[in-house]
Amino acid sequence: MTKTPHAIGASPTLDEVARAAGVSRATASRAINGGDRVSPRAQAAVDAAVRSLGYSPNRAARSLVTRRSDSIAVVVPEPDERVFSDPFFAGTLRGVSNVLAESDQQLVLLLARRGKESDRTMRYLAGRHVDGALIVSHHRDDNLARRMADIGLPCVFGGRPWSDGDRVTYVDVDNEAGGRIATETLIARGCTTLATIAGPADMTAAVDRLTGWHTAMRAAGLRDDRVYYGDFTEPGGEEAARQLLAEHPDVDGLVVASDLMASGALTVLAEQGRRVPDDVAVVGFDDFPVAGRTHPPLTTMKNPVVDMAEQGTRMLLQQISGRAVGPVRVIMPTELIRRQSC
Amino acid sequence: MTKTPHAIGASPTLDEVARAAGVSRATASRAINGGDRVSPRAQAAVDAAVRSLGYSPNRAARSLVTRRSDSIAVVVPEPDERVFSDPFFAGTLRGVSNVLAESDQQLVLLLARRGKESDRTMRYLAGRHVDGALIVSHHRDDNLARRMADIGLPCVFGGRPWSDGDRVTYVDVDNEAGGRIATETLIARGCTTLATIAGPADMTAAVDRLTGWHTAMRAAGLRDDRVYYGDFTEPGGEEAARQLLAEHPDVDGLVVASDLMASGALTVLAEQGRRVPDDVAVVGFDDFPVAGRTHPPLTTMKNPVVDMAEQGTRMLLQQISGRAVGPVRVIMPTELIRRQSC
DNA sequence: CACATTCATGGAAGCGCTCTCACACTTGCA
DNA sequence: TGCAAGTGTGAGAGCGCTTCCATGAATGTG
Repeated sequence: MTKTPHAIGASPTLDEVARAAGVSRATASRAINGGDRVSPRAQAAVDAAVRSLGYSPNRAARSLVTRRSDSIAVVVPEPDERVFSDPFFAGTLRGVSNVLAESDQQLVLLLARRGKESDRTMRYLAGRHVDGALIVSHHRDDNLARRMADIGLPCVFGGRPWSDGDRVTYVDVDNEAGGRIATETLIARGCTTLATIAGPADMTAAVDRLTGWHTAMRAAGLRDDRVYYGDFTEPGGEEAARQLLAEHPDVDGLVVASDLMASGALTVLAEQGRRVPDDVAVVGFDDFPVAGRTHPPLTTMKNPVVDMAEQGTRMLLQQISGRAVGPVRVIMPTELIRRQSC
Repeated sequence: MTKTPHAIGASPTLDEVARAAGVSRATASRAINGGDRVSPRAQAAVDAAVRSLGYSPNRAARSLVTRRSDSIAVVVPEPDERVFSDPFFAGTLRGVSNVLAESDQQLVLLLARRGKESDRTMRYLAGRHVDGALIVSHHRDDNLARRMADIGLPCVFGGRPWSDGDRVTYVDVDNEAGGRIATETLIARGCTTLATIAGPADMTAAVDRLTGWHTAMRAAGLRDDRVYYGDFTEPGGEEAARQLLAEHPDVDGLVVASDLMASGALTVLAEQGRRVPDDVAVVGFDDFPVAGRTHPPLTTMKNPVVDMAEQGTRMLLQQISGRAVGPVRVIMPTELIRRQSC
């Protein structure tokens, strides 16, 4: 007896595959990993053995020698309730998962909270237990971009980080253009008394959209000081809309920085008897499913969340494989989706 | 020179820690893993070395010998759009993450879709690349419970699986009692013409809640055939409510199987000029944030999603460590949350 | 025909860790 | 004092895999 066969239930090893195929472990390994320098004969034998034994390489063993983990982390620093039920987060997960599935990598989800847990996360990343990280940071970060750059782990930010945006790779939607186009659309419609409900001032997406608004308003020579803030949620949008209508009952056009807030605003407008779009035209942002279900259906700017995540993940994989040069940023275009609110 | 020191940037190894502490690798390993059979002196030396070197064990190497991966999978078979933006999913992730953080395990997210990807997932699980799996299956499964039992991987279902519920461990909320209590609450209030908007008939949670409704209605000697179906979403609730009110304008009490659907139903009731709770009393299910924001705020049954996920994860960890005996099921209690809709 | 080059192959090293085992030393008890 | 039991320690094996290197066969070149 040369060697004890594996216990029933345990996974077969490369050694067993090699023996079954009548080749050496080295050849079996080569055949499994791309088949470089392997004769067609040997390749076929190994393939057959893999199939018949149901072989699946031991990731730990492979990882130990290749020094890759074949898994990437999706990091969500300080997630609050909102992040979770946010379609943004959901879409991101979907996009990442889509791309990773093709390349047989694993998705490790890292949810950190301020303080201790955040340190734990950074240590984990610094320990290189993953090959790279996709950071989904919505909020003012704790110099996250810098800390990641220091660690030197391949990493892509989803959405422009607050600071050190030039030191890291990130993918974002063109929020500024989006804000501008939304505003221009209302102006083109003939609205003259515009207001905006912006997102939280500690999120870059919100800031950029607001910048777009200011740009368009100034370019048109209109007053751009009717700015209200919400927290990207529906009730937040309601509240902002109430205050806005109380202070500026003459408003006839409204740029809202998210569909959820726009949905809340539409509720308030309906309550107060304003017809949309005849009395007040409204443009939202995101084009999430809710936009099709409001009354009236919402004209909005498309936020290609899944595409963005897919793109970001591909960039991350490139960085990991060393094919990337320096920090790059990709800004995805946005697009006006016409429905009935404007 | 005894051995090449590590390149700058690379993580220190156990060997270096041992040398720095002046002990053997074996002792260093023991000190790091619980400190069994280690003198206080040696322990202190190792601790200091770990700190000063910033040592973090190589998971792959450890995994290779212990045959554990120290990571568990959260499996979402055939996720549709809904699953993602569902607070249920979000809460589950939070709960799992909470518990895993304490035990230094990783959360691997596995999103499968029907067909090929589902096979890939099963192969991954069968390959024992994770120590266990938490299955979040909302829908009629493809004999998932049986397939998991066959694989023999430690596994816990979040929510009662469709079939083979006696062969697997699962944690669920007491949906049946919830449906019953909700119904009884309306009856106690004096409602006599009750209807329900149930969830999709291919989800156990929906079926169980409906069963509770039937039980309570029959016990009270009331007609229990006014049953409408929605898909757990807000527009689904609206639609069901419209049909319901058209066919039974005399209804005075409404049990709705989810807060989201209840929110839609409230919108329709308001549209049609019914006062809530005076004309029609409404009880929802879930106690998700939306319940506090409806008009009027929704009386509902609490669905302790995060607790459930935490509990399920703990059960999974027990199973992994071999401390669990056979399939168990834990049914978490639900509870009436009184607001203004009933 | 002699020699260089390419190609497929297997032997063997070694990734970083845990854990068994043997050993030396301390302690307890008769 | 003698011996058993207990305690802390280090040497070394080995987890399953990739990869370097030597080898021999096949092919090309002068």
